[in-house]
Amino acid sequence: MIDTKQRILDTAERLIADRGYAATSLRHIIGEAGVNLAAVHYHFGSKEDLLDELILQKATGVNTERLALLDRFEAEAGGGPVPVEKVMSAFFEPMIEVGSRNPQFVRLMGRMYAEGLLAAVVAKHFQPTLARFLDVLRRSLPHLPDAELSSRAQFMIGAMSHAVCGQRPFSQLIGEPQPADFRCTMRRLMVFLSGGLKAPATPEVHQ
Amino acid sequence: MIDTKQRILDTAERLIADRGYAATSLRHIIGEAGVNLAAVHYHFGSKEDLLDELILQKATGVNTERLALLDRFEAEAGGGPVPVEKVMSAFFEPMIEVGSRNPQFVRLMGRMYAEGLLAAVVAKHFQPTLARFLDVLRRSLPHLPDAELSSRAQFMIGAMSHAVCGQRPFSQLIGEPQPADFRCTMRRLMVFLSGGLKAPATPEVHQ
DNA sequence: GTCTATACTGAGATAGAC
DNA sequence: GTCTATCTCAGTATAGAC
Repeated sequence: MIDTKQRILDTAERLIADRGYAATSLRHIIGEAGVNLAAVHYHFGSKEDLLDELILQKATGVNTERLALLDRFEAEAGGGPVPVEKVMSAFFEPMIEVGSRNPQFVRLMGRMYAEGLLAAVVAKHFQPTLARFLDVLRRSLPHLPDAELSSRAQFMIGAMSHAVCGQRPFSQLIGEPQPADFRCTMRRLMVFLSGGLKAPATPEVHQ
Repeated sequence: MIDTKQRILDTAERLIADRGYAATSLRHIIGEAGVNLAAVHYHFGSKEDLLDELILQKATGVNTERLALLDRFEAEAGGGPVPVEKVMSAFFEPMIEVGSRNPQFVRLMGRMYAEGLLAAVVAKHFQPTLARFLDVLRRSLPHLPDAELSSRAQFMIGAMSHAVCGQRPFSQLIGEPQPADFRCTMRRLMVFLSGGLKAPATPEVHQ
């Protein structure tokens, strides 16, 4: 065998992107990859760790690009706040770029979100990136209390997760005329999130 | 046994709200409920159908209340467009009300979203409600093309899903000082979504 | 119509031989 | 590094008692 580990990774990526994580059994993966079941546990430890390595390989490049763009926009702002639209751009454009070149990446990410695998596997790969973006956003939106900014970051992540998700459960319900392409959806998302982030702070109510 | 079916439902609700759907085995449920394994399949057919009935019981009341509120706001508008904030209010206030009285309902819904069980089980219970809200929103936001409104509805659902999710994977990453209470989070969500929905239409780019 | 006992299939994980 | 054999536990299906 040339490279058992990489063959497992490649096959897993394809099958999980197509069918989802839960629906893709290790026995299915090893069958198509032509390797032994125990080899998966030898190289990765568990099915979840296999997914973890897959995400790591795919997400690292995007996050590096995001941080580089954010650095550039911050330098351009010369110490002042970075406009919200620029922050959104730094976050989403690298994703659009990769997604347009490699649709499988988008489908895989969508699967992760759709199956709720963020908490255990995905979150840690995005932690440093998100923390950095939050720091920049805090200065772009000085009218927002910290707690409200945190909430809005959650909303942002949720909207993105759902938008990236390939199999959108409400698509036909909402009457989407045709499956909009990824780039178009992401641009709409950036506009939507910019509008939401710039909304006035929620008034405190005591009732 | 007094009522086997309801005991199964009650125990399942509690366990799934606490541990999640995938992590709650039927054998765990029947152990705590004191019933036989096959009784579950007799009454519900499958584990997924059990979940389906659970969601149905919980969601019907909320959706009825939502539609009633929307009807009232539409009547108040007297044929004109209903303000976006009113539409958000009709959608979220019934949820806030139920969630404040019965926190377990919120945790269960959060689990559904977190585990990506919308597509198969949850979506159909919300379909008529969502379609109705979309129709009203379309007239509240006449500057938006239909395709863009559909996208924004997706973003809205995604943001809500993630916000309702009890175990928020990015909470500590983002540095949320303390677990904000449900009512407060939902009010922030309404403000955020109103801002996003009212954003200008995304300019068409051809590149 | 309700429920019990039991068996079946497929999943992920593991120990140990080579 | 790799593979065979096996373990445990999951959801499911069925036969039959009451």
